[in-house]
Formats: sequence, C-alpha cells, structure tokens
Amino acid sequence: MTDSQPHDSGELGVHQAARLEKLKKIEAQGLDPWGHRFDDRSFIEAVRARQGEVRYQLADGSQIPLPEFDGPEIIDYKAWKASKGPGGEEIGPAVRVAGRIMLMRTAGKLVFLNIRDLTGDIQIMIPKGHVSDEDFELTKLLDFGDLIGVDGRLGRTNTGELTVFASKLHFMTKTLEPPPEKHAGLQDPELRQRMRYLDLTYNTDSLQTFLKRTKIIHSIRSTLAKHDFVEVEGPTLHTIAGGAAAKPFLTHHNALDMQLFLRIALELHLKRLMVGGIERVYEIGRVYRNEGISPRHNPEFTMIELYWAYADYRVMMDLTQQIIIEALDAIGQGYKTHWGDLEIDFTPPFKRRTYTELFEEHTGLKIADHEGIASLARKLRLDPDGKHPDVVISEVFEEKVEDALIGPVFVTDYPASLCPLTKRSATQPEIAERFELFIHGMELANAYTELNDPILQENLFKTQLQGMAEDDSMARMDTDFIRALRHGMPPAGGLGIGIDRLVMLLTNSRSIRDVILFPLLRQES
RNA sequence: GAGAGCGUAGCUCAGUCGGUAGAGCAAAGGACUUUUAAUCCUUGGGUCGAGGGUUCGAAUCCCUCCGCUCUCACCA
Repeated sequence: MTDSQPHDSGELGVHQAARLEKLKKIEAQGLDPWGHRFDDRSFIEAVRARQGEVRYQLADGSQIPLPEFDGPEIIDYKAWKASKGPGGEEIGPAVRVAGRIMLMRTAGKLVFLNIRDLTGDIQIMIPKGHVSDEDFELTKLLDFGDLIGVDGRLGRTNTGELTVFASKLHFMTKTLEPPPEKHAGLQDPELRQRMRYLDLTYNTDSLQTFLKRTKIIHSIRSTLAKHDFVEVEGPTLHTIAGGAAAKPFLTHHNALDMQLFLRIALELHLKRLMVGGIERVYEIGRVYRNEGISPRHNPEFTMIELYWAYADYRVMMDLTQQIIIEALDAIGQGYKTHWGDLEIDFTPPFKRRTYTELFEEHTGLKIADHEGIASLARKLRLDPDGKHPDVVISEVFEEKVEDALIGPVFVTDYPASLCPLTKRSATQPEIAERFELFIHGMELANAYTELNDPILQENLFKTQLQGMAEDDSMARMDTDFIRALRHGMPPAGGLGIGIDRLVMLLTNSRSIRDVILFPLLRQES
C-alpha cells in the first residue's frame, strides 16, 4: 500500500496539522469526529424541490407566495418583505440534510456553508443565537471537505438564495487532507484518475458521466429483458484464453499448481450455455487484454456479449440499434449528440452498407480487381506481396474506409475468408454473415450469425492455430468447447458491444480513461 | 515499443536573456448578523519530479531515469 502523503515522514504538513488540531477540539467538545447514523435526511435535490412550500406570512396570519426568484429579474427580497408591512414572517418546511462542505463564509456572527451531496448543492446559514452556543463554536472547527448534517428550516436569504436556516448541527466526518482549489477544482489528469474520489466530488461533470454510465448499463439490461434474455456470469479465470485473438494476462492457482488466464472474451462459455438451453443469454463483464494502452484501450474493459437462438446477424442489427436508442433515452439525451467538434446523428434507422459497396465507393476499385487493389496497397505502403488477396482487401479497407465512417453505420457482409468463424450466407457462400457498427471510425459493435457446426469449427481452429507464431499462440484448441458444440448449439445470432466505448460516445468523453472509474496507472513513485 | 509535450507551495497556475522563488485559492491570527469563488488587515508556507553535467551562478542549458498527456505502433 502506498500513501505518499507527507505524514509518511512523520512530519505533518501545515494543513494536516491544523485539521488534526480541530479534530481534537471536536473530541474535547464531546462530539464524535467520525459521526454516526443520521436517519430521515433528505437528498438535497428533494429539498430544493420543496422550495414552493416556502411562504410569507403577513401580520394578519394570511400566507402569500414569495416572488419569483428564478426569473431573469433580480428581486430585492428585503425590500419586498418591507413592502408587506411590519410583523410579517417567512415560513418554510423543516428539513434535514447532510453533505460535504464545499464553500464556507463567515460574516461576523453569521456562517454560510455550501454543502454537496450526491444530488446537488445547497446553502446553509448558521446564525449565532439560532443554534446552540456549542453548535456555533463548532463552526470554528469546520474545514472545507468536512461532512456535516444539518437540521433547519427551508427559506430564502435577502438575495433570494434558497437556504437551510440551521437550528442544529450534527458533525459527521472530519477530513484530514485539504481539498482541491475551490474554484478550479482538480485539473491534473493524473490526479483525477489516481484520486477519483476527489474528481467525483469536485468535478461535477465527471460524476455525471459515471452516473450516465450506470444508467446506460441499466438501460441495456432493461432492453434485453424485453426480449426475455437471461443474464449470467461466466468464469473470468480460464484454462484456455479463447473467443478472441488477443494476448491474455497469465496467472497461477497455487493449490492446483495450474496456469490460468484472465479471460479475453465471454464468447465460448456463453455458447456452452446456449447448448445448455439458455436460448437468449448475455453477460456484461470485464475482460482483460495484455496489450497497449491508448485513449481507446484500457487493459481491463467491459463488454457485453449476447447470443440469441434461432436468430441471425440481421436480428442482431435491429437489437443493436434498439440498445443504443434506448440508452440515449435513458440518459435523457436527444438523438443528435456531439463528439468533440463532430455531430453524431443517432436518429434511427442507422445506415446499413455492405463491405463491398463501401470498399468500391472509397477506393474506386472493383473488389475483384486484385491487381488494382495490390497496386493501391503498395501506394499505401501496405506491402501486399505474398498475402492472400482478401487480407490485402482488409488492410486497404482499414486504411481507406474505416476512419471515414462517421456513422453510425452498420458495415455488413464481410468476405468469408476474413471471418473464418462466421457462418456463411446460404445463398452467397463467399459472404460471411457479419456486421460491425462504426461510429466516428471507432468499432463499437461486432455481430455474427454464429457457426454451430462442430466439425467445421474444429478444422478452422486447427487452421488458425497453425497460422500463428509460437509466441502468439497462448491459445490452444478448446476441445471442451468443440465437445459442447457436438451436443448441439442452435443456430443463433451473436453480438458484442464495447460498453466503455459506447459510454464514451454517448457522453462525449474523449478518452476511455474518462469513463473507467479506476483505469490502470503505473504504481505511484 | 517509437516520437512529441508536460512535471514549480496542499490545489490552480506565472516565472522574460541563466543572476537569491511568484500570484490566487487553501492554512494560521484578527474584524464583520444576509454572504454567493464574500470582503478587509496580518503571518507562515518550496528537495522547482529524481540524479548527474556545463557554468562564477541553473526552475531555466545538456544527459540519464521516473511519472502523466498526446500521436503512432499493437489491438475481432
């Protein structure tokens, strides 16, 4: 465990020492600086929603509503109250709130706090004489970042600010470290990732992004429930890292003295469950790939994979679109969103274009024109000699087409030789029943009509393994998976979506590290 | 893995031509009963990422290393 704060050296920083001193004084007042259960407190958002209950009672006892403070006009509430004659009084509901102290101002015998909870901020006013002397003494021991509970009455200050006028303070938790700068917040991207707890509190955009992530995942589950899908949890420790072509993390089980891999995909176990009769099955889970890190790649990331018996890749296309549209609905966003300077128009239906169409459109070459394509590949410095023509086509496609796909667009009907593990079209055997969904050059979803022929699957596995270099081939033949297929997996459509990338696109986050709470960082020095 | 940029007070940032380290916020002490990033007076706070080199003198120039960011490579 590394904690590099100054107290490692035994010397307290001036901020830490000051806070510890206040902690001792709080204890000396007979209060618990670490707080306790606090029943029946309301979220700040709910308290703010009760602002209509704040009324003004005239001297004759009749109640009238307050002026409208939320409009463009600035209201002089003090003058308004004076205009209603003497003997009037503001009345408002009793409320109980708790939160972190974000701002604090003292004006003589008045103390103003702004506190924040999960749902928002609200101002607290603590007037000397309206709380006990002990509570007013306590305000001198408060620091930015401390957690506090407040009982009080909801009302308005002279400037119209919705405020809880405190009658009782409840100390909840002392903070021993100073918070980030109160206006600029925490800016350093490294600190925002290492100390996500501070980022979430002091950068509200960050909190909102992660709350949206939760809503998106919830929405996906809800969409799939409408189609009677069953959610399962497969193993993350695999004896064979299969289901994708990626380098796995290696680990070891001591008692069994067994080499294990962290999973790189969810596929092979979900298909086993299809054999087992779970006809519509999915998992939302973490996979681990021992590869490079970039703004679009984190070594652990979240995928959803799903399999739908008796469906095919076209059903998967409809479902993919439904998942995304309903996720957008769930975070209360329109279908036209921004991605940096670019607009993405999610208005359904998403475009569907075949691989061949896009290839010929962007290169000006017929896909059968192998010599022309090889010539273009040389111009792109792709070194096509000795490669299978379809591999050259794929490389040219990645170079010329993918980055140009703003999307959302379904790229469908790949050359069969590029997708050996995909079922071929019954009518056009050179076509694989596959699509990928591209948005702004980013591959977001990948789906197939799944191969369920165990003999073909086994042969393709063997061919694939033969083609791999010894080092790359952590993969081995998954004979149990073949055995499962021999027991009969129904024809099915399968779909994979990168959840992190989906969240990036829907929340206009430029880096995957902005949508993963704790992305992998090097150990702090 | 390669290239570029960055790293200065707890936080956000300045730092000119190489000439004794700066501001705001935060902290400590004080004033103030309607503040809004409150204001005002006073005070303290630095291994300039680490190490080495050049120089009379280095935050500044050079080298190595550490960390972060971006681009590329890798990447069903």
